[in-house]
Amino acid sequence: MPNLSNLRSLRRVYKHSLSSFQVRAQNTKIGSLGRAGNLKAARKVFDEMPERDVVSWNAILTAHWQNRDLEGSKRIFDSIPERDILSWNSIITGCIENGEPEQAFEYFASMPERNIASWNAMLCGFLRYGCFDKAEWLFREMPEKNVISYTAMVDGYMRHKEIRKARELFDKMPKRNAVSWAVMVSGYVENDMFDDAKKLFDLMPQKNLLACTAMITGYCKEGMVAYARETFDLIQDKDAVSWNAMLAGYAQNGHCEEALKLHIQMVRAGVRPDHATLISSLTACSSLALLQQGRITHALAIKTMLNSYTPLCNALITMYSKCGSMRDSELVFCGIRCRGLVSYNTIIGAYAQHGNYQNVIASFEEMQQNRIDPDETTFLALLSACCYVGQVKDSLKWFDLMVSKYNLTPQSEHYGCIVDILSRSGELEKASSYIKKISNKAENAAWGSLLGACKTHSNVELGELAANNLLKLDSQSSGAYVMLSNIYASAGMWGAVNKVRRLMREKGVKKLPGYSWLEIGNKVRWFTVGDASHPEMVHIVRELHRVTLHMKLSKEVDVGLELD
DNA sequence: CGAGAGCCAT
Repeated sequence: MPNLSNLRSLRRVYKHSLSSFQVRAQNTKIGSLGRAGNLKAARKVFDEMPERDVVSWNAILTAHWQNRDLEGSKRIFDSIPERDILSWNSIITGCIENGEPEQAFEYFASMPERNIASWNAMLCGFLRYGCFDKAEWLFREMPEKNVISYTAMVDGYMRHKEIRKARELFDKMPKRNAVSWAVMVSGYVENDMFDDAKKLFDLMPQKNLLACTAMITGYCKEGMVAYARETFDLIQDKDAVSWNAMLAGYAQNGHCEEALKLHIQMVRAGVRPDHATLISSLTACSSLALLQQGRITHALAIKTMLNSYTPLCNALITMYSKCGSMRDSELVFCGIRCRGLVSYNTIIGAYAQHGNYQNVIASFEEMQQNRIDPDETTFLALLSACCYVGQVKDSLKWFDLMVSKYNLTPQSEHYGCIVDILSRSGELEKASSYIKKISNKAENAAWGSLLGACKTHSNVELGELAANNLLKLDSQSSGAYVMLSNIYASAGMWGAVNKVRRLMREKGVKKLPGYSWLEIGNKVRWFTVGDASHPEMVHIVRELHRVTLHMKLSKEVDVGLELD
């Protein structure tokens, strides 16, 4: 026979657990709304709660800084009735995420007690903002360390190019997990130490998804796409990031059809393409100048609402520009809400490629009005614009501005551009004097521009110098031989021409014909020099004559085109 | 429960 008072207490317990269950459900809701970027909705749930626990307060606190409202978080923090360690940890992480590491440390220092997560959060904060001494100090002071503390520190060293220190600490770690190994492998890859990455990768007891992905990137950086594919095929459960790594590898190494195929295979495998997938596909479309495919990718971006993502817009601008549709590039550029440095660099580069110098300058000025400081890439785009339109004077002016006003250091690419500009305008001596400032990596292209210009401006002496230097770097460079023999030919030095031809035969150097292609309607047409296989060749030649005559009659342009 | 990681734009 149940007694009444027992029943009452049972009911009380039941009622209590029901309400705590409801509170917990609301807390979860605040958390997920906050993460989804809907601070307003999260706030509404919080405000309408009849009772709250400390978890509710922590959830709304986190929701605020996750949506870029750190000040809101601070106010909430101050009004929490009973703070726990997680409230402190959350406000610390919030400060770090929103660019206030000093503020984070103030909270950290005044905490009544800390757990390992507090120490780790602060450690990551210092590492992210490059406060290296403070991070090392904190790492020493930590009462206990776990695999996360060690891994974070190793990663921090790698990101700051302290590779030796990273390895030392990695070797000292009491325990390693999948992330620790991945951090080391990707650290080596990031720092162009492929051999070390490979060695470590081979040492791994179990090759995990993360490390394999890092290794794919490593192989692709070295141009070893086939090995990257082998590693890719090893992965059992491929996720979006690993697909993206392989796809990007193909696109960056010129295997663009393969990249686009992989995009389709990824979808078939049931993995959803994300922004990184679309960006790499767009890169592939740009290289192949596939406008239709590029438009399809643009449509996919709109469908998945990724078209408001600035990096994707920048990729779209490049794609449209390289596919010849500058109008679409402009449309995408105008649609970007927050135009940053990269967006301006991209549109300037696009105008440069199209030889629209006026818009290059206009975009540069607009950029300055928006208080965005140009960087090395901006000036490379400006210089390449000068190159396309033959602005010798302006190019030197930009070069000077870059150094004197913005304190930027010109790189090989900048000097290479100057060499190209001076070469094209016939200032061959000046051009060759700039080549000394160029690193081996870019030297090839610079000698190439000089050599080309020596042909146009009939300079045998410098042409020989350029060709010799080019052949020193690449003895199989067919272009160097052909160009040199052309220089001799136009100077009437037939003996020398024959000598070069003989040398070519002896060394087994073959000139592969260059070819190009363009997309008309839905078809890709490709063509090469001397190709007369087209069924409508007669009409094509007639039309070319008509166009050439038209250009010649127009006094403004001297195209230098000769048709027989 | 929390804190570390791999892919992507000029």
